[in-house]
Formats: sequence, C-alpha cells, structure tokens
Amino acid sequence: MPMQDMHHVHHECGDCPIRHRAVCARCEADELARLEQIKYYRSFQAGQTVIWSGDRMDFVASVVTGIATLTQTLEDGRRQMVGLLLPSDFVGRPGRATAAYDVTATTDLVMCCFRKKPFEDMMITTPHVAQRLLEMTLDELDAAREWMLLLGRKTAREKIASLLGIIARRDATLKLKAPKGAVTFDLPLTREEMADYLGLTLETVSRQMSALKRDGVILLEGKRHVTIPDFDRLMEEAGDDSDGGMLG
Amino acid sequence: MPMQDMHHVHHECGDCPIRHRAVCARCEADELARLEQIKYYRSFQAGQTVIWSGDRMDFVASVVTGIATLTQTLEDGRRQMVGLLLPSDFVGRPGRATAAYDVTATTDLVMCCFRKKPFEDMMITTPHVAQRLLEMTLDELDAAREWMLLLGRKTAREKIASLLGIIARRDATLKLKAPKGAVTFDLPLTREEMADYLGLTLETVSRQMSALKRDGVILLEGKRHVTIPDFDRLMEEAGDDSDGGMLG
DNA sequence: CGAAGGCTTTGATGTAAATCAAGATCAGGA
DNA sequence: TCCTGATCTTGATTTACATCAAAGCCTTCG
Repeated sequence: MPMQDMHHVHHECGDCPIRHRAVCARCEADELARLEQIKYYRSFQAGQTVIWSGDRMDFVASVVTGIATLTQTLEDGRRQMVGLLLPSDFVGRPGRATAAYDVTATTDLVMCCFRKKPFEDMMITTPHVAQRLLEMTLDELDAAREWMLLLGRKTAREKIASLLGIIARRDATLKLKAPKGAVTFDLPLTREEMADYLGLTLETVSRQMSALKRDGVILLEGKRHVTIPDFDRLMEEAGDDSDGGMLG
Repeated sequence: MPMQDMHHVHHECGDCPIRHRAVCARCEADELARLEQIKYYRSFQAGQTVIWSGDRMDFVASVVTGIATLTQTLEDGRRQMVGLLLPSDFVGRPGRATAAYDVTATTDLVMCCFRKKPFEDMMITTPHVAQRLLEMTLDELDAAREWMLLLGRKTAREKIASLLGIIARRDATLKLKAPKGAVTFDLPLTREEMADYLGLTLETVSRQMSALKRDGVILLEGKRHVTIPDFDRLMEEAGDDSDGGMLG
C-alpha cells in the first residue's frame, strides 16, 4: 500500500494546535477525492460570498488556501460569526441539501470542492473517509465549545486577547514554529469581522486593541500588523483556564 | 439481516427537532455495543458529578435517561455550560485519554458506558458506527453554532425565550407531539444552571422569567412548572432568524 | 493632485445586565 | 411544629459595553 504510506508521510507535515488537526491541505483534498472527476477547484476574491444560508449546496469542500468565515444573521441584522475556516478545514454537510450558514471569503480563497452525491457514496464505500471526517468534526466541536466560553463569560479585553492568541498560534503553526517569546503576524480580519467573531461592536474592538497597545501587551504597526512581545503575558490577559488536564 | 431491519424499525420511533436526531436511547446503545461485555450501565443522582475536566476517562457513553451538562470553568470561577446531554446523546471522544469538560447530572441519570479501547476497535471494524457518530457530531456542531449566536448576539429576554423554546420542543418530542398552541413542562434546570447555559447571572434569569410571566408569554406555577400559551409568540420573543432556507 | 469612500480611532452619552443586598418561598429534618 | 439551608425573587446601585457622532487615515480613481 504505497498510496497509504504516502498519505501518512504527508500528514506528518504538522499538527495545528488551534484545531488539533493536520494542516496539509492538498494532501487532505487528494485523500478525500481519489476519483479525479468528482473534484474541482474554485477561487474567490477577498470579500466575496461563497454561498448564502439557505442556498442549494450540491457540493462539500475544503479550504486549500486563504480564510473563509461562517456567519449567522438575525432578522434585524445582528451577525455572529460561528466558524473560521483555515486551510484544510471542511465545509458542507453530507446529507443536507442547503447551506446552513453564510460562507464568505475574508481573504483571497481557493476551495477544493467535491460533488455531493459521489462524495456521499464514497463515505459509504470508504470507511476511512467517515472516520477522518469524524475526527475533524470533533475538533471543530471542541473549538466551538471553547468559543462558547469566550462568548458567554469573557470580558471584551479577554476576548480580544483570546482571538489574538488563536490567530498567533495558527500563524506560528503554518510557519512551523512554536509561539513563544515574540510573535508577529498580520490580522486576517477587519475590526468588524473581529467584532462578529467576538460578539462585540467594532468600536469596542478598536478601543480594546488600543488599550492592549497602550499597556504594552501588543505592538501595532498600521492597523493590521501585530507584534506580541510576550506570548505568556497575552495568554494571561486571555484569562484562560490553564489547569485543564493537570488536576485529576 | 433481521438484526439490521430491527435496527431501522427502532429508529423510526421519533426524530428530535432540537438536535435532529433519533432519540431511541436503548436502541442507540445496543446498536453501538453489539458485544455485551464491553458495555455497562451507571446511575447518578441529580447534582452528582459524572467526571471532572482533566480526569482520566477510559470510557465513552451515551445518555439513557435523565439530563447531564457539560461545563467549562475559568480560573476565577466563571462557568459556561457548553453542552446539554439528553437521552441518546453521546459523550466522550475516541482517541482522547482525559475529559475535556466537567460532566454533571442535573437530574437522576443513567448512562450506558463502553470501555474505550474495544469501542475504538469497533469504530475501525464497523464502518457504520463511525458514520452514525459523525452524523450525531454534526448535529451537535449545528446546535453549538446556534448556541454561539445566542451567546454572542441575543438579549437576556431573547436568551430566556430561546431556552424555553428549546426545552419545550425537546419535551414535546419526547411526548411525540408538535409544540403548537399551549405547551406545558417542568424546567429541568435551576435558575443558576439556566444562567450558566445562557451566559447570564441567575438574578437576570429570574428577572426575565418574571418579565415574560408579567407579559403573558409564559405562565409559572411554582418555580419550575411552565406553561406556554402561544408557542409562536414565544418564538417571536426568541428573535430567531426565521427566513433560513426561503430566500435563495 | 485632490476628492471619495472604506476602515479605524476616539469621545460623549445611554443602557442592559452585573453586582450588592435583603427578603421570600419551599423542602426536609430534628 | 419550627428550624435550617437551598433556591428564588426583587430592589438599589454600578459598570462594561453599546450607541451615537465626529474626525483621522489610507487607498484608489478620476
């Protein structure tokens, strides 16, 4: 089984601490498809909508490059981001005909799409696919629950610090280096998108960014470029439970 | 395959609108186990802790009767509920050694447990198990995302109305009748548990319950027994997006 | 170059929910 | 029966964040 071996070698390209998942997107995509003809690529520009909630969705997909968001909207326009899709993340649901969320490209984006019917067939005939998808979905569920704690119980400052930590970790992972000491990266989100992620207004996001800057927790160069001189300090500000796993 | 047929008959016992899932708990449990010796039942009293976050967890389980909660806690004691486990719901993660959340019985509870190692083996040898588990996990992820919208963007009054709607629907499902017109049920949660679910304080929960009562949206008999004279009215108060699926 | 339109910051003010503080209600046990 | 403690309600006050408003900063496009 050289194909199988190949697969495992690919997966050792790195493990993402944010979502606890292998991040080699191409590999993921190729593994899931197998059959060339059911898979195709689509590109989107930053800001473009991939699909609207309620639209017919005859494909499932995974992110190859770029960042996409899932958002829900109330009738009066209040918006909440409910998913942040990074390379290798999966979107769409086998066995559902319409999209449940708005999917938007926040950066230029390439997605690898699979026609739904043949993908569903493959799920049945190829057990490995369902098992892998389960693993990914469980990771997303854990991330969603962490996010719920943030939304329900953290202060604005803690929310911002948490988000910066998440982005910093993701970025460090893509560059294959641990987020210790000084970290630097570009924010992939506008202030409004950050607000939609965190359940805040864009003004509060802006104010808290300024406050963290004033207090030396972060350095800002322009509006988007962030440097974190002391990652542990940032994590303190995020107020996270740090004892998980060490008490039993 | 009479065993297989049996299974499908069982699953037609009802579909839960809250989590879009078959609710026949016994059936679920028996299907997942197959081998008698890897499965056992555990009972808990209301208020008892099933497992603490970080504890070693050498089993996975599903709820047979009663209600359990998953909660996360920050160092300073702020608590957020991140999961509400109803009969047939699954808890635990194949491939993880320790619990990620505190699991607590809010009512008297019976769980059907499976030793983890043989369960993991079964996941590999029996494709159907992984597929079923994927389906359930995707449902939970959808519920978590709905919950994120609630936590991030809804007012206290909307949060309470949403929670009452969720409980009413669950309860109606268990009784196999649609939640239209007048509905009546007992709250399975204390005010504090409701607050932990909703990201509020117990005082705010109490005040908003009183307000909904004053406005005739709900009737209260004692602290726990709730009657909803007009379910549509309650859903209006919940402020949910109602156009989902009808615009594309 | 200068106007136009996104983003972003910052300030002034308002308000929903938290916090602090009594009491009320109820169940169980002596 | 009356305590005792848990749970819940209600009131007074504070506060974190939202809202409203204005101005600053880039980019780009005429």
